[in-house]
Amino acid sequence: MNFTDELVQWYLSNKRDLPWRNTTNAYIIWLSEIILQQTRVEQGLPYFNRFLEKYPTVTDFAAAHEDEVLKLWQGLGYYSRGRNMLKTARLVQEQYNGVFPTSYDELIKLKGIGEYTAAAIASFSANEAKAVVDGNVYRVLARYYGIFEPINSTQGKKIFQSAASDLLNKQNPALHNQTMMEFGAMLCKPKNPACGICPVREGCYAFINNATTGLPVKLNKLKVRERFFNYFLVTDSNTILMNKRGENDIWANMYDLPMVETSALLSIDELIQLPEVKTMFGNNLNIIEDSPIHKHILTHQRLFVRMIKTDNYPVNMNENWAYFSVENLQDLALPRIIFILIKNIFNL
DNA sequence: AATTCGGGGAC
DNA sequence: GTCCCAGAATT
Repeated sequence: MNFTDELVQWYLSNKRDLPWRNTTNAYIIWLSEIILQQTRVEQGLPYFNRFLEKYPTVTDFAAAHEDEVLKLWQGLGYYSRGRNMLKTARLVQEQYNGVFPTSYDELIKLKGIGEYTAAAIASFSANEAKAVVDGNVYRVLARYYGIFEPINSTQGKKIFQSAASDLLNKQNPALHNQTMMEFGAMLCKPKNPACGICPVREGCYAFINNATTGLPVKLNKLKVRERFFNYFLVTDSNTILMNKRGENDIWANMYDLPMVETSALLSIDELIQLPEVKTMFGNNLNIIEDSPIHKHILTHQRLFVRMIKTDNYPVNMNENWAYFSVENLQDLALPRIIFILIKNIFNL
């Protein structure tokens, strides 16, 4: 048997039973693929179930409000996925009469759908002959064929896309694509791949040359920025002052608290002398409580977050601020760190 | 071509 | 701590 036939045999007897594999409904497959972008199956699965229950069809999704979608997305990260899903659902409802497209060329035009996701939906829903190239496929191809071009360079992406397309089984693209990804996820793992039980190791460059650790090659140019968020908790235990974030920064359109960002970690005394703080609260800020600094790690940012409780009320209201009753907090989409900071206070 | 979008789990 | 996950959009 050749390389891919061996992998298909492995797949048929080792695959996980995942709900989105039991359908050709393009809407359901779209839902799963967006949720699984840069997200492990175990983390995305409960979100997939909740979204499908709440929005059984794309028509239901299109009728949702953005705040509601973001709330359902809370905790999953990369929140633009949720906002783009709503845009796409509404466009499909309007332009496609609620029938989700299944062709690669139509899918690739939609917000939140790139080359990988278009190929995935087209192949899984309609068996269109497009090869998926995700992190798993990069790894399997790099190791088996000994491809050393970096997977995140422009040249590398072309080479891997081309190799994947050449390898694609055009008789059954869906089965082929599922196989490549499942094999990468379950056996040809990033660390400690299970070469001992690998059905194709005899032909694998990386196994033969003991090179699995170094493949695939990836250029690492990750810059991490440090930021210091000083939040103010303004509450009478029945209401709380919340801030709706803007479009540009992290956590777009989600809710946090009134805040002053500083370029360094300041003492509480230094902080209350800042002009921004004085503008918000006047000259006499009364501090009830100053939380420990919470370190929150994102992909490109390290956040140092503190929460200061005060019994003052702002002397100037920001247009993005509003008081919410504490019962309504459960309806707001909160970034993970904000949720952690206030959940014990209000028994969320 | 480079950067920026989260959060969690494995090591 | 590091790496990476069924990547895409923006600059």
